[in-house]
Amino acid sequence: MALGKYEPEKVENKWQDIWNRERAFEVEVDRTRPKYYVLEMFPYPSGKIHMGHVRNYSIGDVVARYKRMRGFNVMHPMGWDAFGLPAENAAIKNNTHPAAWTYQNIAEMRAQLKRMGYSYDWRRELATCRPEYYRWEQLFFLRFFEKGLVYRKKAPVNWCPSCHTVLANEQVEDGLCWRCDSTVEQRELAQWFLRITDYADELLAFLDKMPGWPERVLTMQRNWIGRSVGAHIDFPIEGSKESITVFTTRPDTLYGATFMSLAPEHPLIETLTAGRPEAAAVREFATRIAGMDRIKRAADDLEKEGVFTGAYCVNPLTGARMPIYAANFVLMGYGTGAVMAVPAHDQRDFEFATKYKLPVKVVITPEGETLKVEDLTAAFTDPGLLTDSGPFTGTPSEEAKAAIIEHLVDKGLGKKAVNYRLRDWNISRQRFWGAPIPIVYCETCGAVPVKPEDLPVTLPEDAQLPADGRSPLPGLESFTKVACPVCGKQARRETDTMDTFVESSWYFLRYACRDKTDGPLDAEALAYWLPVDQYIGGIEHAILHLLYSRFFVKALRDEGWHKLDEPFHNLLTQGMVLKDGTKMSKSKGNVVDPASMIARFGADAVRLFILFASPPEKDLDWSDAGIEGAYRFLNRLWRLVEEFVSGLGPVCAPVAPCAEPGSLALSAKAKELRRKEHDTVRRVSRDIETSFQFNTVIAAVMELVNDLYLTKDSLRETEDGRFVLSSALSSALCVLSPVTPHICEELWGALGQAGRLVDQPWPAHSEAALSTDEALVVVQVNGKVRGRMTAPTGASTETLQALALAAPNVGSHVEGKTVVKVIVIPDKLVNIVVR
RNA sequence: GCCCGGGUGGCGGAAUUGGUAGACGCCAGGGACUUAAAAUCCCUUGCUCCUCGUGGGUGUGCCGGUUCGAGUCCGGCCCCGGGCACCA
Repeated sequence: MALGKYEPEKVENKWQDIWNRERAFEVEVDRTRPKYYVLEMFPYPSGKIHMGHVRNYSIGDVVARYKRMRGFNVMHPMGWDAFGLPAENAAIKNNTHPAAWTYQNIAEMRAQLKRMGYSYDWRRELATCRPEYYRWEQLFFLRFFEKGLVYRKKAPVNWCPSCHTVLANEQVEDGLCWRCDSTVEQRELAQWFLRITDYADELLAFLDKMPGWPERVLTMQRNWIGRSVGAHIDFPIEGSKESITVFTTRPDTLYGATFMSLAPEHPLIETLTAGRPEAAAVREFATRIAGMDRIKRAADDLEKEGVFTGAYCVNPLTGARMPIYAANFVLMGYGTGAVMAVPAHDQRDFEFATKYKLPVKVVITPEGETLKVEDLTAAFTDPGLLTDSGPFTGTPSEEAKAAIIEHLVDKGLGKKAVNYRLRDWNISRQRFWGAPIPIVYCETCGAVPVKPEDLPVTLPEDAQLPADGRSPLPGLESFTKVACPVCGKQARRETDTMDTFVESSWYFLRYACRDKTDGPLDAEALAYWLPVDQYIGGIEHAILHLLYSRFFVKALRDEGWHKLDEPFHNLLTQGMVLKDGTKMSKSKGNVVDPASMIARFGADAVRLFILFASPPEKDLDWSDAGIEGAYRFLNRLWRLVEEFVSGLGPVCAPVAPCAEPGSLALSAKAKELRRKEHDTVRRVSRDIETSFQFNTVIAAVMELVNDLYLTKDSLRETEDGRFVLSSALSSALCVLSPVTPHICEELWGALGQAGRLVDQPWPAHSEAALSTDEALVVVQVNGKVRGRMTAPTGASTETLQALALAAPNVGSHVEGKTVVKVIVIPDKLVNIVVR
């Protein structure tokens, strides 16, 4: 049989058709088999797939195909994160509807993914913009509303003037919109929030039980949640019944609090200054600071600045009068927006006190030292012993924290408190192309939830999008005019839609429930398939998507939808695909289009290169020479099989991977190739299993192929040689098949092997086949390599020592010196130490 | 500033528990085949010195340490990437 020329497109189309026809990757719940859920982050359907997708999905596909061969019931789904702003912009530009643009892109990208030969169960495909999907999200919203997990409040929110919408805190990076890099403004708006902070403790605690996630991501989530333990302490305001509550992590320094700093936005500022001569200056200051943009206000070189309000409060323990300041460095969004200032032990307070000549009082000293106020050049922030602190003087500061809180509790002046950096998740978006929030505003009944039986609230399909980018929904009477679900009077529908991160917070659950049409989730299917065993995606979602999803899963669990605590057991964050050392971008003109590479070299070569060039976690620099090398290797493999089947065909029946030779006696050369074959299987299995190091997996197979080239001409002469050649070739195809499935499947068939390669079990190497009669032993003198020798495997220390001393080139380094000692590592190394 | 990663040939990258540094690929050079070229197959390839060998020296960011032996372990630096950052 002649194979002819390697034509990737032909081979790849053929096998994709066959897998499709034979439903090779469609799976169902099967409790008799262990399951494995491999998931890659689903793409936004922007038009075409890019190299980042190719990398992400190729990694996932190797895992899926490998686990399949290992006997797992593998679920490997794909879908579309289909709501989002680009669809609106494109619709405006092309005078079409976002849905039309989105569905067209999905069709194009689906075809591209199919062209890559990924082993998806396409029946599970979903698009989040379909009412069949988002209707369930609206149902979740109603349940959360009922429970109080979603609420509406007027709050200062992040506004992107270019996207015409608000953003969650997680979506603001350095004061800029994560999507368009515009400077984010602060606006006061009524918005819907999800109480993610209710889960802050659990979200944090579970991070310690997630060894399958990269440490980096865990750290980023810990930082983002930002739990700190301290106290709320009340400071009575002089001449008022009210008091100011502060949050502090340093209750031990309370005796040193000498003034009070409030955020310029603090609600008490107005009342404190009312009728005072300072009022005008304070208002002017507060307005100026509040009006500053985020970046400027957060800059590290921003000078501390403040104004005296004219009012005083009282230190609850010392009774000292503390002037109340409005200060630019105090944030309304953290703690209570009020800070007890302890200038001796907080650097910011120290700088502020120095600038405004406020009193400084030392209350903590390093052990065995005294600290004088006049000697301080910076705040002393380390732990130490309390001084000048009434009954607590002499107590170690760490102990004093609890003791002082206890004291405050007794007197009703404060309590222990935990504070988080994490804020509730603002999910309202003033956009059109998103899931409508199922709420109706009635003049008499207020914000009323839509009745569950009236779901879904669907997006109008005939909406014309205004050219200025604003949502058309508020102006669409057909959408907004609705009867109040409670009183029936005319009311107005909510026109905000949900953040698209809500859709991506549960899509991985829905994949497992594709048959469920009368509800969002099928608890039994979830119990079998979830959690996701291996999740793969970009590090850019370390906080956003990965934190929201964790929260959403917990919230759904507590609503009784399933019993899962965490959605993603193992997480792999793959690196970026670069070109010439930088991110690919249209403006730099360095974009490599996967489609053109597939057309030139085929999907297998693209998969091979992208997996070979770098380990998955690292960034990968696209190289045109590299992909040619990958293509060259596939041709080399092809020709090897071609030569094998045309030259040895009649005399050599196909042999299974890692076949046992039985009574067949193997020559030394045949044994050597067999050893290489088994070692390759061993290395490939280990590298996939322990670390997904596909680059070394491929290198190992390349080595085996190189060896096959070097030995084939002599081994083909004998029966044992042909046997070993056939086995080795089968093994090579078998273990390479998750990486380049099409060519391997074709060559497997060409060898005359029965069945589909895709259904083969993963080969198992035999330890016996790895053993050798002779070992290469390195001879060192004083740690430097001076020679190499072969010695019988298992040779004794004495034998190796003698052989080493007699080895060529060793004598001259030992001659005239005293051998002090000899270190022998059996079968490996002899180190002769001389003086 | 704090917290994570990471520094290995011309390049991408390998190196189980400390045991031959540079696997595999790219690039480059040489040979075979060919009328020729392409393709292919084979070989060489860290740097350096010489007497060209089974040779010597040197080499994994820098300095030091532990060890018979360090890319790997320890201490101290330098550089690069990422995250967080007036968070009270």
